[in-house]
Amino acid sequence: MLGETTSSWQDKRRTAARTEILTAAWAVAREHGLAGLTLREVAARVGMRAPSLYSHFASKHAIYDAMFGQAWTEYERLADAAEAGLPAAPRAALREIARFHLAFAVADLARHQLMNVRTVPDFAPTEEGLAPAVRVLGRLRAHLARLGVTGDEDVDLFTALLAGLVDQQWANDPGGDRWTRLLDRAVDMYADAVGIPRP
Amino acid sequence: MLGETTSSWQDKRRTAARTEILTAAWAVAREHGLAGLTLREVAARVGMRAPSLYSHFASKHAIYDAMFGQAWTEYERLADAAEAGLPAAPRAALREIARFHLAFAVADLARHQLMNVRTVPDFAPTEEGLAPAVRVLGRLRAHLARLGVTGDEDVDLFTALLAGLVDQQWANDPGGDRWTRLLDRAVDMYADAVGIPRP
DNA sequence: TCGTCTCACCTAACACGGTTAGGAAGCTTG
DNA sequence: CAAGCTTCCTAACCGTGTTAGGTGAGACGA
Repeated sequence: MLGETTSSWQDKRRTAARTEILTAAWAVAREHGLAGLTLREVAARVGMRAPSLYSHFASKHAIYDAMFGQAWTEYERLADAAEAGLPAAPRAALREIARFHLAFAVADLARHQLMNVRTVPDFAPTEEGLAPAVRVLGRLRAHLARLGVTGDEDVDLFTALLAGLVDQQWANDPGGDRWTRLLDRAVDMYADAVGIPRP
Repeated sequence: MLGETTSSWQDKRRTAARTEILTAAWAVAREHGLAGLTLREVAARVGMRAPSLYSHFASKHAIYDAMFGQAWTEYERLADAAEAGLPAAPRAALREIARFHLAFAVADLARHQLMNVRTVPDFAPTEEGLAPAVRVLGRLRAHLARLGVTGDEDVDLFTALLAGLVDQQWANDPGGDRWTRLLDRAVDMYADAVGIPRP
């Protein structure tokens, strides 16, 4: 009872500190790049010294892992919100799904690298951090199935197509739209290939 | 005269040392990952101490840069060799080009990361290292043009498609063929979209 | 042939990264 | 009020890339 409310207070304090650290970590990652993230810098922004972060995270990788989970959770949240407005027409729906993905991936390099690219050496997300990511992929599968795309290989081809556009965009024209503007053509190309009827 | 032969000897000695260092660097990169490459480890393999490497390379990035150039030069060389055997049929030729690219990209993770992914923080190839890469891209453009693909956007779409297959393959099924085996379907999909006639 | 010079190598050391050890202060709990 | 847990601190370690400065072997001119 009293112990419960107390420990809940402490928990709140703890999670507040964690989110504060993570917010600072995101800021540093955006400013200095994901690999330029430094425990000393993060700590300084929350008024601590680097070793104190170990009271809240087991390691730097644990911070990356939490950020990874946050990013995919945010993706999931926005995708949920966007789901309501999905067009009825199959191609239009597919286009909207692709557009949403590209917009999210292109909006923030550090986030994109963390979510999709193996930029950080030896970093692999834990199951817990990975959970929202697999949920998102499951949701994509469900959407595609509703559009008539059921084969695993068809899904893989779609993800490859999106990944390619995003990666080329970041690699060769960051901030521009040289590849993202190919989205409509790419989606039509794919829709034709997997037999989604034209409008 | 004598001075010339002498300096040529020294040059030979210098380039020999450079290639020896680069060979060791490749070995380390393949064993410990590209980011796990350490000057001390590289130096140890050529019987030196780390600071001595600075007699041959200005920095670790310079080593990465030289490796980058080597990798793309090797790509160019193999592509040259494969060019003779390109099929006459447009789709078959396109398929062969794609197959070659995927095979090369999937054969060596460290090399792929160095060539295509921004794995190493703050590393950007110099013009000299970049030269073979732009030559390869130019050759791809020429090939595609010969197949009737002339639009810049069509070329970009092709590179995105290949990049997507490679990246998904490395990210989600390293060593397997879950995405590389989609190559034929991807090429047909693309060929249909850009109007390369079916056989 | 002999001094001199160059240059590839060495050791020592610095700055900066993640991480650990161990201690001090404050809040919760009895 | 005493005890304990938690959170922060400082000091330090180890491994990075990199720089400073020295040493010795071979090349060159006298």
